[in-house]
Amino acid sequence: MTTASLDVPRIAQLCNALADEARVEIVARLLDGEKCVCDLTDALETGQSRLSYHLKVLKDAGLVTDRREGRWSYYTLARDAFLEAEELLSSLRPKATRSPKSGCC
Amino acid sequence: MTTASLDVPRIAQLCNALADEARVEIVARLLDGEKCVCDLTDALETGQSRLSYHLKVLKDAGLVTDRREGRWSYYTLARDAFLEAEELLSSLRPKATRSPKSGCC
DNA sequence: CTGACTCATCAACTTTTCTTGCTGATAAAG
DNA sequence: CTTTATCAGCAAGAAAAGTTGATGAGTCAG
Repeated sequence: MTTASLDVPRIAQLCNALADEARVEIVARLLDGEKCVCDLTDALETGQSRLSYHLKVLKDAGLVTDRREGRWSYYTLARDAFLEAEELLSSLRPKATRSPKSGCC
Repeated sequence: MTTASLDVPRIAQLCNALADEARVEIVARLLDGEKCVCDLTDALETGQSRLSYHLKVLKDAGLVTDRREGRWSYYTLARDAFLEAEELLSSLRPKATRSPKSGCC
């Protein structure tokens, strides 16, 4: 472990942002690049308000960034946050299978 | 991508299981091997009922397995599930930073 | 058998999250 | 200026998740 390890609140926050299918869908749609909200509304066949809410959750967790251009808002995946998530998750990975060897309580 | 890619419901399920700090704490405690419920109750200073609930969530997601021995229940991290999680998460990682190049709506 | 102990599960309750319709800000086009 | 479009944010209700205390099943020792 070099830098980050077992940042419990951050792990929970990142996972929480990806704990809803709607949001994972959004991320999936953003995989092939930046999209505006109306694109996503069409693609996911959902209400604009609902989408806006989930985008906010993702944004608060740092997983996406937004950009205004005219009347459109463009959303992009934040690569760093995903790398961070992978790192944090790997810090939770058990080393190897353990033999039952404990005396308890 | 070899096998698994973009299993949206499964990603949401795994992330959901790790979306609560209490559960991440549990995982952290299990990192150095199998523990019985009473160990965890002591370590996390929480009610047994609450702990049991969170263990069930982790178990339902496949992240831990349990084993009965006498009156004790031992919980262990399920290595496979964590590897699966890492794989799924990496399937969401954006390739590279994208240039704004879209015509919208 | 009795009593002490571990633990899962249940029901009731509180808290949080999600959804939906609506409003208003901003921007462009006519 | 008026209209139309995109989008964020609010408020209210519905739904889901989490907490707590109690109950009971199973285990073991005396």
